[in-house]
Amino acid sequence: MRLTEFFMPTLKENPNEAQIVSHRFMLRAGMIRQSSAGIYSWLPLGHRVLKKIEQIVREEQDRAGAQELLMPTIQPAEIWRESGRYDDYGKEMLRITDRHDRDMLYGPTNEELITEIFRDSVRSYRDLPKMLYHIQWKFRDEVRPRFGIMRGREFLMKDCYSFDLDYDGARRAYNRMFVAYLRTFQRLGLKAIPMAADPGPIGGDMSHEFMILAETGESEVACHINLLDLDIDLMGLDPKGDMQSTVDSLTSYYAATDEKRDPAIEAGLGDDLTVARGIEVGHIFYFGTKYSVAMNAYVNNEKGDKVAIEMGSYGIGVSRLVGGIIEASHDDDGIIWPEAVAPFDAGIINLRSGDEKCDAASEEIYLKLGNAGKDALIDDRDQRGGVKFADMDLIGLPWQIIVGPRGLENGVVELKSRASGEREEMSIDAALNKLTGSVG
RNA sequence: CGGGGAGUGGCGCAGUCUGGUAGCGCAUUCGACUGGGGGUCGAAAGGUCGGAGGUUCAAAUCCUCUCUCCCCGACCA
Repeated sequence: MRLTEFFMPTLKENPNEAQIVSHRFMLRAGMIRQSSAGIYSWLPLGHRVLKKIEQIVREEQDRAGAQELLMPTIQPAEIWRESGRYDDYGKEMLRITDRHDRDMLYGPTNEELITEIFRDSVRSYRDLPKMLYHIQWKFRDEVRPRFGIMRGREFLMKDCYSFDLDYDGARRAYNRMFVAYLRTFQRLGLKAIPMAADPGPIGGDMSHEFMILAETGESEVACHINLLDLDIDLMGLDPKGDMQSTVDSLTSYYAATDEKRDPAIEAGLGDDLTVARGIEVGHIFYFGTKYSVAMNAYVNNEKGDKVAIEMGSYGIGVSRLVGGIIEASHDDDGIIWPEAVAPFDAGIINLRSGDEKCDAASEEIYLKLGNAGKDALIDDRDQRGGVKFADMDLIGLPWQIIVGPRGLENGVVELKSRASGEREEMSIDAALNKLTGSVG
């Protein structure tokens, strides 16, 4: 992509409404624009990141054995009356009336809808287990949206639902998602810590929130320091296994969100305790037969008995992750994208657009990177170096290739790592080689 | 929903107390010079001062109502 053609309206100054880092950088880098409180448009740069995160989440869901479907954003009130949540949900639910005066709503979550779909089609234990997920926009009419995309009213979420015949099956599904989440966050370049969360009315130990630690986190969390550097080989695990030992080893350490913290345990941990602020990026929980009973979702088991389906739900805040990653990875100059989610693999800074040699060298690098399957953004604007450096640092691409007349005289360009700030002079071929793993 | 703050060119702000017909920086357009970390000079374009009503010879400025946004708290993926 050429910057002269790309729609990326960057801002030099901090917009007044943005207080936290991720919000400021997302606005300044031209990733998003606010439409109204808690509702945003995703501009091309932000949209690229969102899609990359979404794709990684999707791949790990598929790998865990879940199947993707897509449910609508608008739901009928009817099914929510059936589950009893229509009145419970309160003002956070955006209620709509259609032209026939039928009560509708913009879905804040999808338990009712998925349960309806499932119960209407499944009668036998032979159809279980199943895991179904979708990645869809949700709406919760928060009283006070804040932190930009991190706590908007409209947000993109992956939610998965598991259907099992019995508790053991539900536990297996839970474990699989538990591990899938760890893998997902690992691939996103994040350290997400699973923490015991409030399981709600069902009780038990099957409710975890996945938190990334950042100063701007919304709540205070605590965990054993070993969890901070735990290195488990998730990639080698059999995705179809029960994973109980992996989950056990991870949950053996103390880790608790705000409402689950235990002062007695924490006192006993002494120096092994870390207290920090956390951003919730995922939440998994088992809720048993809460919805299946309320909404009449039963199957016949092998003996012909009618049993309520055991369910669990598993959410990842996809749009929130964009902000979360920035909170966890930035410096004073801007964003520092992990390679897996960066909107482009590399940025090429042509320090003298219009200069024959600089243009030729920049174009060569751009084309060869493209041929090697690398997505590059080339700054071909007629701007001064300082402007280009600042914008490139702001948008945080992992690598910068700096092409200037001074270097070209000696046959070199500079390769800069955004994360470390290190710059190295080398030939064009060497730079290409380093970025693509083969000689351009 | 309680408490606080703010709406003035695209962005950041001054002007409001003490009414006199709108200004600064950045960005934008054109020209020239410049060229390795947000340049210089010259010219230009762009605002019914959130909206409605009122007071007044005269309102960004005073009064009333209203909308929106931000921050703290309660609440939440």
